[in-house]
Amino acid sequence: MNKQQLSRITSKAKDICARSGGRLTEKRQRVLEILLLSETPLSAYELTDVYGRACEESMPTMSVYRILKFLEDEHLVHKLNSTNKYVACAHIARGHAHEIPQFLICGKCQSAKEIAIPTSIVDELGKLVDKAGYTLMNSQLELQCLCDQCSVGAS
Amino acid sequence: MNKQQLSRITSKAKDICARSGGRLTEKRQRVLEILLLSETPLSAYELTDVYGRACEESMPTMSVYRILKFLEDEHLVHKLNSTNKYVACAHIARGHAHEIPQFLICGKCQSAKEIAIPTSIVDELGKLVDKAGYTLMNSQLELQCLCDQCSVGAS
DNA sequence: AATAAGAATGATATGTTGTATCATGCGCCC
DNA sequence: GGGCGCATGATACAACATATCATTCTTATT
Repeated sequence: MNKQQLSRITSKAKDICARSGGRLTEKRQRVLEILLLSETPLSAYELTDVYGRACEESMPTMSVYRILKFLEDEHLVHKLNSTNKYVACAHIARGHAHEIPQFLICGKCQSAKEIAIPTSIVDELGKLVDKAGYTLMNSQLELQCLCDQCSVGAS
Repeated sequence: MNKQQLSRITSKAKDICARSGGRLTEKRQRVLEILLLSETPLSAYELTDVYGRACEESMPTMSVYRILKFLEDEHLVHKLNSTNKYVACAHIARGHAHEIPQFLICGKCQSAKEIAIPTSIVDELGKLVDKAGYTLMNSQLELQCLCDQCSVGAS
C-alpha cells in the first residue's frame, strides 16, 4: 500500500467517524495506519511496541485497547477472536458495507484475508442453526487455513 | 444426564484412550465428568474451582490445563476459541467419528451446542477458500447465536 | 480570550488465560 | 523391589484484558 492509498483510506475513515459523531484523532489514526500497513494481524501489545518504535513516543497499552475499541465500534478494525489479534477492515475505502466480516487465517505465516461469503452460504448456515433451536446472531467466521505461499514449501 | 449414561460414556472414553496408548486416570475422568455434566462450557480456572468443590481436594490449574490438553488430544474435549472455554465432545458415546466439530454458542446463557454441518456446506466453504488463494485446514466453526430459551424472553 | 463541560489519554492496579520448568509421586515391568 | 516412564504438584512468569481515577486536550459558550 502506498502513501496515496493510505491517505485516501484514512480520509475516508475520518468521514466515517465524523458521521457517527466520533473523531479520528492523530493517535487513533496512527493505530489504524499501523494495522493497515501490517502484513499480519497484531495483538494489542504488539501494536503498543510497533507504535512506540514508529512514533518515537510510547503509548500505554490501556490506551491501545481503548483506541482499538473505538475503531472496532466504527467498523474500521476487526478483532480475530481465535487469535486475539486485530486487523484493519479491508473495506474502508470502498463503500464499507458493514457486512459481517469473515477471515481466512494462515496457520503458518499468520496472514489474514478478509473475504465475503455469499449470502447463500450464510443463509444455509442460518437454517441449520434454526433447526438446532438457535438463532444466528453474528456470523463472523475465522477459518484456519494455509495460504498458497505457505502451501508451496510445505510437504 | 443420569449416572448410567455418564458411566457408559466414561467407559467408552476409557476405551478410546486405551486404543491410543493413553490412560483415563481418575483425575482425568473427573475433569471429563465435570464437563459432561456442565450446562455451559467452562474455562480452565472455572474447572479448577468446580473440581475443588466437587472432589473435596484441589488441583493446580496447571494440571487442569494438562488434563484438558490430554482430553483434547483424545478428541474427548473441544476448546471454544472464541470464548476460551472447554466442552465435552458430544459424540463420545456413539462412534465418535472425529469429525470437525461445529458449535452454536448462546450469547446470553452461554450454552453451547455441538452440531454437524453438512459436508455440502463445508465443501462450499472450501471452494470459496480455494478461490481466495488459501487452503482450508480446520473448519471448526463457532457461531454466535441465541438459543430458543433465551430468545423467548428477549425483545 | 476565559472558562466550563465533556472527550481523550495517561497512570496504576489488578483480573484472566496460558505456558515453562523443575520437583515429586505413582504404576508397571523385569 | 529397583528402576523407568508417565502423571501430577509447585512455582514462576508471560500474554491478554479490564477497572478506575487522574490529567490533558477540544470545543462550545460567553
